[in-house]
Parts: sequence; C-alpha cells; structure tokens
Amino acid sequence: VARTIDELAQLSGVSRATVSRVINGGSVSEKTKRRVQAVMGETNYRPNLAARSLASGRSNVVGVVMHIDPHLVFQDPYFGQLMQGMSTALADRSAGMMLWLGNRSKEETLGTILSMGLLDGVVVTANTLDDPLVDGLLASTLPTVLVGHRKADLGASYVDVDNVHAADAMTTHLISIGRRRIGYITGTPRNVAAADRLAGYRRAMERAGLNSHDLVVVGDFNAPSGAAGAGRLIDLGVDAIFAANDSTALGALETIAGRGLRIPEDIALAGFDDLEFAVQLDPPLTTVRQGVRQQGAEAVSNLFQLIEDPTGSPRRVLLPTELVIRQSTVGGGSRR
Amino acid sequence: VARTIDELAQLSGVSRATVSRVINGGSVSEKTKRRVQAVMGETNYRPNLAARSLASGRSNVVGVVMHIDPHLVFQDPYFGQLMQGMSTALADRSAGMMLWLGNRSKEETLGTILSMGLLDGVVVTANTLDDPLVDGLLASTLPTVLVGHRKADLGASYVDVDNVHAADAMTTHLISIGRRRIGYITGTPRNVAAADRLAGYRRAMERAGLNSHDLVVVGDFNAPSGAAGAGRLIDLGVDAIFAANDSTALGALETIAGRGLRIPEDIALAGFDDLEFAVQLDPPLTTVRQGVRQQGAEAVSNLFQLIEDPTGSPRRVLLPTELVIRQSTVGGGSRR
DNA sequence: TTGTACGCGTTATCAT
DNA sequence: ATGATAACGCGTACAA
Repeated sequence: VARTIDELAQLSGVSRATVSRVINGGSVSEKTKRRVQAVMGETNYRPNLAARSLASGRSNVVGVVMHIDPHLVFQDPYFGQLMQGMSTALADRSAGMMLWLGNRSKEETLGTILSMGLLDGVVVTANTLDDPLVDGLLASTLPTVLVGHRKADLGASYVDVDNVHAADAMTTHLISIGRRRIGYITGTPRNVAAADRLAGYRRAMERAGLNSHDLVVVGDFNAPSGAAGAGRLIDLGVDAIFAANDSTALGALETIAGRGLRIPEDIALAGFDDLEFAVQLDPPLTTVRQGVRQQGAEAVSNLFQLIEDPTGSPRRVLLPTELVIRQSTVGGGSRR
Repeated sequence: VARTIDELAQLSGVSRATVSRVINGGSVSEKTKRRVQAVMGETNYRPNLAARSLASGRSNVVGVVMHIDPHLVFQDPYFGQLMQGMSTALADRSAGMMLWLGNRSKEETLGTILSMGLLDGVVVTANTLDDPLVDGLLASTLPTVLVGHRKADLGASYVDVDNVHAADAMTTHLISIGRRRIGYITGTPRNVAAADRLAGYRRAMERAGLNSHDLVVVGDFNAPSGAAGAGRLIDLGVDAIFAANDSTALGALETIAGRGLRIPEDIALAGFDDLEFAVQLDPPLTTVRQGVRQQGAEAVSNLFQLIEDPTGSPRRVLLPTELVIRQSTVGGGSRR
C-alpha cells in the first residue's frame, strides 16, 4: 500500500533518492537494495509515469500515427499488419504506444501530438505526396520515423520498400515470359507507393523498348477500380495486366474471367502485396511480397536508435521485397 | 517560441496563474484574455501533458486493451471495427488513446497499465471466462469499462450485445421455416460470446420441444472448423446449420456445396456478425448483425461517464442486434 | 480579476 | 553508498 516513492522510502527506512536508485539502477549496497525491493514487492508500488516523465524527460511511450480514414484503415490488411509489427517491437522494449488514426484533420492531429509533451518519438505513415502532418512532425523536435517516404524526405529517417525496383522486377518478369502489351492499373493518385510502382513499370518497359504510353489506366488500390481498369485494358488488346496491388488484381481477375478469357494463356495477371487471399485465387496470383510486420518492427527499432542519438545522421532503411511467381503468370493455367 | 507557461506569462505580461485560467477557463477579463491568446497564437505554445496530468490528476488519455494474439487480432474484422468506434469517439472528445494488444502475458500487461499513472480510465475487451487482466483492472481504482462481460461482471460497467437473445431469435427463425434437426457449430470454448450463443440456441430448441442434445459440434470461430463441423452435422442428417459466426458459416458453406447439397433447400445455413462478405456469398448468408463500431463508441461514452462520476452505479449497456434474413435460409435458393 | 505560493511524484545534482 | 534539495511544468487554494 505504498502509492508514492516517499511512502516506499519511509517504509524501507531509506531516503527517496535511494529508492529511485534501486529502481533506475544507481549505486546501492546489495543489502539495502534487497530490503527496498522486498518492501516494493509487498506494497506493489508502481512509479507514476507522469511524474517520471516530467522529471526525466523520457516516458518510454511513443506515438503511432496512421492518418487514414478510420472506416478504411483496417479494411486494408496492410495497416493491421503494420500495427502488429510495431506493437510487438514496442512490447519487447516494454514501451507504450499512443495511437492516432485519421479522425480529425491532419493539422489538428499534429497539434495534439505536439502538445503531448511526454512522447519519446513518433512513427508516422507517409503515403501521400503532400502531407502537412508528416511535414509538421519532421519540422518539430520530436524524433520521427516515417513508414514510406516522399522524395522530399531525404533528410528524414524512414523505413520503406523499394517500390520502383519491385515493380520493375515484376514487369521484367512479365516481359521475360513473352508478354509485350503489358497494361498497368495504377494505385491512388498522389500516393507515393502508387507513383513509385508506376515509375518502376515504366522504367522496365522503356528498357525493353516496349510502349507503355497508352497502356496505363488509373485505379485507386481497390477491387472495383481493378475490375473497371481491366475492362479498358482488355479493349486495348493487352496480353498482361499488372495491378498496383492485390485488391486491384482481384477486381481485374473477375473482369478477365467474366469475359471468358484464360489466365495466364490469354492474359497474364500480377499484383502487389501478397495478401492472404492471393494464393487462394483461381489461378493463384503472382505478386510481390513485402514484409509489412517487419517494416513495423524495423520502424520502431529505427525510432529507438534515433531517440538514443538524435544527432546522428538519418537512418534510411529499404527492406527487401520478393517476387512470388504463381500460376497467374506461368504454369498450368486456370483450374476452372 | 514559448515552451513553458512561465515564458508565455512573461511575454503576455501577466502571471502564470492567469495564463492557466485562459487555457482552462477561469475568470479572466475579456481584455487580458484576448492578449494572452494572441501571444499564444504567435508563439504556438502547447501545454505539457505530463506536467498537467501530474498537477491535475487528469490526462485526457484512456487505455484500450485488446489482449488478443497480435497475429490474429486484425484478422477478425471485429477488433478493427471496435477500434474504429473507439478511436472516433475519443477523437470527438479530443482524448488520446494508449493501446495494448496481446504481446505479453496478461499479468505483465496488467502491471504496465496500472503503473502508467496518467490514464483516466480503460476500456478492455472481456471475451474469455477466466481473465486475470480484466479481474485486475476491475479490482484496481482505475475506471474500467468492459466490452463484453462474464457472469461474474455484474458489478462492472460494460457494453455488450445480448448474445443469448440473438441466438435464440435466429434459432427460432430456423424453426419457423420448418427446420427440426438444427445443428449448431460452436465458437471457441471458454469464450463468453460463444457460450452465450450456444445457450440461446439450446433455449430456443428446448422451448420448441426439439432435441439439441447431439446436434452440437465444437468449433473455434474460424472457417476450417466450420468446414469440419458441417461435415459431421451433415452425417447426422441435419436440415439446418447455425454457425457461431460468419467465418464458421463460410467454412460450412463450402462443405455443404462440396457435397452437392442445396442451400437452403437441403440445408439452411445461418451465421452471426454480418461481416462484409456475408451478403456476397452464394447464396447470401442469413446472419445476425451487431453494430461493432457502435459498441466501441458506446464503451467510450460509458467510460467518460464513469470517470465523471466514479461513485455512481455500474452502467450496463446491452446494444440491440438485428436478424438479417437472406437467401441461405429462405427464398430463391442458390444462384449456381 | 489577478497574483503568490504550494503541491503533484519523480529524477538528478551535489554534498556528505 | 546515502541523503538533502533543487528542478520538471502545471493547476489551484488562498490572498489581495
């Protein structure tokens, strides 16, 4: 029944300073240390975080900002997995986590975060080109790590995958299996990953001397846009479709099958993400796997390094992706 | 460039107390109030939460505890939707949210939460019969609201749906369309909702004078267990299957269709949750809809009431459910 | 209406 | 190794 460090000190017969030392690891004689710890166990005393944070300037609490429409955020498995990765990494460091989703405007969210005062740092998803929230965080004194990054973020610490490279590799794969008219369905405009993947597709096409000019249709990372986009591309006579993500590919698959075309014989199909359902599609979907949980864990690790040494140079981490080749581009064709 | 309230006071030419009053709403002359606010705008001063919390005892931050295996938590749309509801309700009150998932043991999680010191209260999901985390939270002085509840939680504030009633209603619906041998696939053993739904099924069966004794098979809320359970029930010659949730029903549907049986002509099928995919199944699934987002919002609202008046009697809220009748139990049958 | 002074629970500095 | 004592930034009686 000791609520404050003073009570605990009195019960242990030592000064408050000594108790603080046994908690935080100062030099204390083995004997008194044991006595204090004994009393601590009996009274199940717990240091107050607010006070500790005020005095020491550190709280062991970090902020996580995923400024996405709350009705959509957990629709896309990406964000759930990202949270898992961060949550686990934070728990491993017995650190706490404050969470902000996209309920208020970015400006308001920025304001609340900056006024917390007790956060040791922040991990924020950076997926749109213009983002005052990310800009504000980076401009503040709060240690900040980005998940994803814009061109302008060269001075910041971030964790990302090389979307350009991955999309290039996938496109090259499609070319290598003999496809020439490869259509592309983009992700949401102004989204960084979407822009990078498109760039990778274009780069591979140009390198192979293929025309990509009029084979690009705009999507929004969701299945309906994939269904619509695939229809337009089929009319353009493509022999392969590369969708900006698996959800888009799912929509495309339905349109292709609906028109009685065979995958991959008539049209090869590829996605991006390797979501759970990708392997269960008919035919199983060729796609790009990125370790989202690992990205979350890496972001946390990165942030803690930044907190330890705020002056060091920015830590830019590019995690590897993996080409997962399944029957939607090569092999036995449809099971139907 | 004012970091503390003292600096801001100096710049405004008033005392720190006056500044505090214009921030927290004490009696201040309109004139000085305006002046202080002007300076506040220029210097974009932000009060420090740790200090504020230490001095006032309130932080405007609440804890959210969903002690589920982090690899599973966002697999089930339930938890994502619950978070959305809470996140939105908290943002509406400009309150912050600390999140704990099931990374550590329940005892460890309990310890960390209790030692935060700055939480105004906690919302915790209560879905297993024995839960030291929930017990510990309820035994503490921290205002706590449960999402879901055990029989033992009669003294606690909680938000839940009446699973017994809803399952009873669904079973009664199946009886009303002429089914007599109605099989049931349960949810995870020791899960509260699973137990309540099973009880509701049994109650309705008994009231109708039907045998439910040997028509119950154990599942775990996931599709594979539904597929297996449906197989066993079909062998028992059922004319209807009620699954503990939609995922389980999904598995059951595959088994039924795989055996060449028609839904609902040969076997009527019902689920629970009304997840997004329920309406897109073939045939569309009859199920029970519960407003999960609303439950989250209600839990937050409940918690804030509890914080305002900790002495008041516990607030037990049962949210309504809705029977959603689709073609898997009545009407045109399969589209296949 | 405004200012003074104390307390919130901890860490950290400085003697001892 | 231990103990005073001063911060940390803010809220709030109390006094003026």
